[in-house]
Amino acid sequence: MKKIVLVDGNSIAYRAFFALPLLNNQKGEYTNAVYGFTTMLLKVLEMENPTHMLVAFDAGKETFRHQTYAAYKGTRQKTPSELSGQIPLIHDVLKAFSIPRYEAKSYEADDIIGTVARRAAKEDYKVVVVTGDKDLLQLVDQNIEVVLTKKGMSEVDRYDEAAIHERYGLTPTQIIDLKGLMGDSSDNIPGVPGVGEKTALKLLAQFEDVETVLASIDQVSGKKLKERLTENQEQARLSKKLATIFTDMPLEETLDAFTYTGYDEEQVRAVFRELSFHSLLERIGQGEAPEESSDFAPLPYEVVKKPEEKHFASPSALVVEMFAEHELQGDLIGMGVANENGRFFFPVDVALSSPLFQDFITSATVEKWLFSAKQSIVALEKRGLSLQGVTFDLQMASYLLDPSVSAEEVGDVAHRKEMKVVRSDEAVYGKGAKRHIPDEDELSEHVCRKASALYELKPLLANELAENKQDELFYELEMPLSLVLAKMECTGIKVDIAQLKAMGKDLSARIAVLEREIHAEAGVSFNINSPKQMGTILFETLALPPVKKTKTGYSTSADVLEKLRDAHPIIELILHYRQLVKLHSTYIEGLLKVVDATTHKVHTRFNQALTQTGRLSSADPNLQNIPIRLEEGRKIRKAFIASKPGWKIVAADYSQIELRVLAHICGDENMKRAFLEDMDIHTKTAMDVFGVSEQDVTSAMRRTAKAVNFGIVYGISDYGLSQNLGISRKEAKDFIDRYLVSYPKVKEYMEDVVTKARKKGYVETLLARRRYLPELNSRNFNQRSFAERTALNTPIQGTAADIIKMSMVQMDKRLQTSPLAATLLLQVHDELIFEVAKDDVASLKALVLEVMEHALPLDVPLKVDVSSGDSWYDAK
DNA sequence: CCCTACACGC
DNA sequence: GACGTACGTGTAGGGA
Repeated sequence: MKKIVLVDGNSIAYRAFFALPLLNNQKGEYTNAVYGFTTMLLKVLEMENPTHMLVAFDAGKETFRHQTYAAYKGTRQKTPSELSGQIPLIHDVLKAFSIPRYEAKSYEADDIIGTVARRAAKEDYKVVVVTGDKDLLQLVDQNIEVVLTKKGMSEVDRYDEAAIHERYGLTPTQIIDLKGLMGDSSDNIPGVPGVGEKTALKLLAQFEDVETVLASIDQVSGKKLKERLTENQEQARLSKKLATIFTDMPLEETLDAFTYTGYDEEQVRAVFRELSFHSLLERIGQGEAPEESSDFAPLPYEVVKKPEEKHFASPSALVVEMFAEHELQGDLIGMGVANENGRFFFPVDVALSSPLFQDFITSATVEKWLFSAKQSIVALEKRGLSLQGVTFDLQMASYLLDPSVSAEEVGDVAHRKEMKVVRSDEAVYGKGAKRHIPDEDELSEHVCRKASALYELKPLLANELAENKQDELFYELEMPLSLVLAKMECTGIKVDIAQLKAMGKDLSARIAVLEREIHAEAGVSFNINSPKQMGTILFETLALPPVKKTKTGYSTSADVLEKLRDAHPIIELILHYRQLVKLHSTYIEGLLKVVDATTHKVHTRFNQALTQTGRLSSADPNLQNIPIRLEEGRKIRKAFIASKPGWKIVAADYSQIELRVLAHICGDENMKRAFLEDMDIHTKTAMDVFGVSEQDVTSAMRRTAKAVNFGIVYGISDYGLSQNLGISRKEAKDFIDRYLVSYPKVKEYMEDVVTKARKKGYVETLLARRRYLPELNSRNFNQRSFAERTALNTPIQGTAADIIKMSMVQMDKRLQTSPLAATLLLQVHDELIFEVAKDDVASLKALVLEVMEHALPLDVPLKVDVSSGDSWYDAK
């Protein structure tokens, strides 16, 4: 049986555009409509398995309908440019799928579809029309079905004659009469004024079609309706005519011209790659994976047995290949170098035993370009080699150019630049249980391809940094910082294992007691760590009132439990249990797992190219979330001690750095004055928001004010604030409004920054760190609101990150040239942790204050609190 | 092996 | 008026 699928191109594109958020591909072109269109296409191909296929588009503006009725589609808004720009991309997709498209001057897509549908039906084809436009339902007959997309694009409704009758009580041809009576505002078809869908359906149920209705006006019930029908007879006839799809347009092609025999996977994959449709690439199957080396042009390289001068030209791209997730644990498995003389692979033993190679690594004057320099520095340091002369880090460059695209390996950057020369690590090494080191041929080629890509990509990204005016950020801040972080990671921080174990023992005992008590209260034994089981116990067995649901069941989160505190004694016990279990599993057991057994140190890894705001992150272990708020947890900090006898821990933290940055950026006089006079900012905010004097600020007011300040800094919404304070959203909004009245320039800044960001596409910090916010133009309220809050928040949080990073670089420099016996150990967003010889504590404190408070001069002073003690806990 | 829920910090 | 609401990392449970 022959089956033809007819797609209403414009309608589907239009629907997709409004159903999906504005996506873009790597080139910054919008692709949401293309994406939606393509997923629809794939679905249709899969479901219908057609022998013939055609996608129809509207051509030009004028159609024969305009000659009948000049105002046809007169009220329709101009197609947004974000959509019209995508139409050619949709054409590209169709071309790749080898699907014919059709457009004809002065006819609409509807007419093309109508004409082809009727002709095919006559020849006994099965016809399926795919559209978002209900008008096309009029085409349905025994051989013709219409598939209508629903709002979200993920679902469709399928109409045959029976389905139309069920939905409207009409035959397909009566759909035209329906339009004639009720009109269609989107096409500016008038219909009969005062007649909507309800009335029109009633009339048609009684009188069949428009002509019969008009001929029987006297039988119509309702005086007003009679009048309207009488007055608008001609308009009803015209409307019906306009709504009638033309099924007899001249068409030279025979149906054979629309034969569809399937698509060429390679072509489709190529266009998907072009459009960055990664999920769709996976969906159509891997086929010949794009990154298989057979796809690439051959790349000459040499496996070096005897290193020579020519292998080490300056500059060189250097790849220190490791087989590990973490730089501190894994084995080196090879070295790759690319430079003007070619590409070279060095087996590890060749490299490490060669004085020439060692000189290359340690020479500060031989320029080296790397991907994630810190990782290589740490790995080589562990083998006693001090990597010097690193002038470019490709990963860092990629991150600064656009922090939202994660580049985990050279191949990711190469791929973005359409440079198809390097395979992904996963393709070479495999993943999970199958991960392995390949034979030397494959390994050496992979490493050389990485080095080669690195060598070629460096100038491209260096250029982009310069164009963005991000050179200084890159060369003066992030590059030097990566060396400081490498040092910090290698140094590590000493942990008192005995102390941790003692705390663990105590916790285990108390957890066991709580566990028994909870089971006793519940009346049954269950796994308290399972939210699912706990939900059943609390809200079914004990029949407590459920407060909130998650998508898998009842929520048992702390804020829910807080609300149930008085309802049952078990709640208190559970909250306490959760607190202790968290401490035990994450902070005692978790930490003990990663402590070096011989040095008793933990070596966190700072990720310098990850967060969207410019902050660092810390992992294995994460030392940026060690408890502090509750005393119970804070005691964990007692286990972090200086690594040498007689040394102390010094902690220096910026006080209110984000709000100070905000005061500087927006220039609000009231806020600036608060900092210039060194007031307690939360009290000051409470005074302003509540309109009271300093002595009348209650602790509740201060708490509220603090939450509002917190909200400003983290860019939370009125809803978020209401959750934080346990108040209504209206009250929260009220607080924010009063806040903005007190600090008018903050309000101005909020509006300004969003407008500017919408225009430029990104926001930036004082040091030109960028974050792109394409969602500012989203029609999805949530996405747009989120982007707006981000636009306001990122320059604040990002600038604060810039400042503390500058402090770190400067502190490192000062410590190198000073006689102080002190080392920088950690950074926790607004805080630096050092260890220092006892006698140097005072001098270090003075130096830290001087450096941190003047790291970047603002219109308000930066304030730093410093303290010291035997442990991190005591430095408070 | 991946997802979800939860909880810790800033 | 609804919409689901900072950024990270780590642990445990639970279903494939």
